Amino acid sequence: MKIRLGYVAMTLNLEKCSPSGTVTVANFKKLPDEEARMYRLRKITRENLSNTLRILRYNKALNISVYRFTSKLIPLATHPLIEHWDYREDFKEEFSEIGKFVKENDFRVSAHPDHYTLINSHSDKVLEESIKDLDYHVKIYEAMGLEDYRYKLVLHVGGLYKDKKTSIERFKENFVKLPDRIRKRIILENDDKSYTAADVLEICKELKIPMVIDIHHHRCVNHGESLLSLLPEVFDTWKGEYFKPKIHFSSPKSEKDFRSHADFIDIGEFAGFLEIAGAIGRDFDVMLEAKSKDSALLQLSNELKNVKGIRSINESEFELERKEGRKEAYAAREREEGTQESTDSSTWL
DNA sequence: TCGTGTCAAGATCTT
DNA sequence: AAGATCTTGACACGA
Repeated sequence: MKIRLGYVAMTLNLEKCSPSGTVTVANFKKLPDEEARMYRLRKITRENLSNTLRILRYNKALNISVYRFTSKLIPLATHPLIEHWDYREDFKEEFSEIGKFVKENDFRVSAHPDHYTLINSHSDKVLEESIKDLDYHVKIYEAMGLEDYRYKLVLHVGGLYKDKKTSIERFKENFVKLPDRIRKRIILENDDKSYTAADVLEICKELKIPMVIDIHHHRCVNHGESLLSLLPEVFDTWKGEYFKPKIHFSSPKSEKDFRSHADFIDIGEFAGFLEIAGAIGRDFDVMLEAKSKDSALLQLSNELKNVKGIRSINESEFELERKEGRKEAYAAREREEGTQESTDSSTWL
């Protein structure tokens, strides 16, 4: 079985290569006239797009084919201040060059609208803004010529609003009303506080949404469900999709600051996870959410070369020895322990 | 040049 | 009801 590693938005190994240059509203308003404002907007956009292409070329050189675009490609993209500006037309060539490169190299690219995008909000205003943000992300894909729904948007279920049950119902109601071009891009991830992997899995099964399980978030909040019991069903939600299932992985910053991401991936934790995944015996991709981005990927990649049962194919791809018989062993352990209310870190596997 | 506060955006916990 | 915190990279500003 094969796994691939990817990273988020930026590389630490290219000089002056941020794809997320910004223009703040305050700064934008300070500029003397329309010409100066458009000049600034276009300058930052041009840099963000060309840096994104540089990152993709760098990824290709390193055999890294899983990558998440920044959500900040177009400064102030969904802000009313720039509604009149057709950035897609303006940077047609640049967008299409990125998309062409993605397709030529069969990259798995994705995006993750940030936590202000809430489609289970009870506020019409917030819902409207959220749809606007989703629309922006889809427009970027479309401008790149990535019309195929295989290129996804990762979302969380949203807020609890003091009543999880009705908040989940509201998510479902609002989700099914979304236009195809948005709805068919959305995949769901468990968060670190409110919606557990089991919660999200249930929603995903009902609405036929592919699920991304975040292993770190699962450690932060769960009701004793083991990964081994969740993973096969989570992977099943990807049935019929072009790409293999994807998971998120990160290590906690510290015991005290558990929910925060550490700079690098703890090889012990990752190897432990692969033990479980090896028992399932299915290919999947791993999005690493470490503060040191691609440096963390490269470090993990190096360390994995020394782990027994793992064969390195290149910098970001590995072949795992199938752990025959393990599945039954873990299932037996689970039966013995039963399901328990616990967030004890020793039981997360 | 370096450190610090602020940034488009919401939710939730604390006071 | 108002304020702090969450989280994040980038930037503006001032020392």
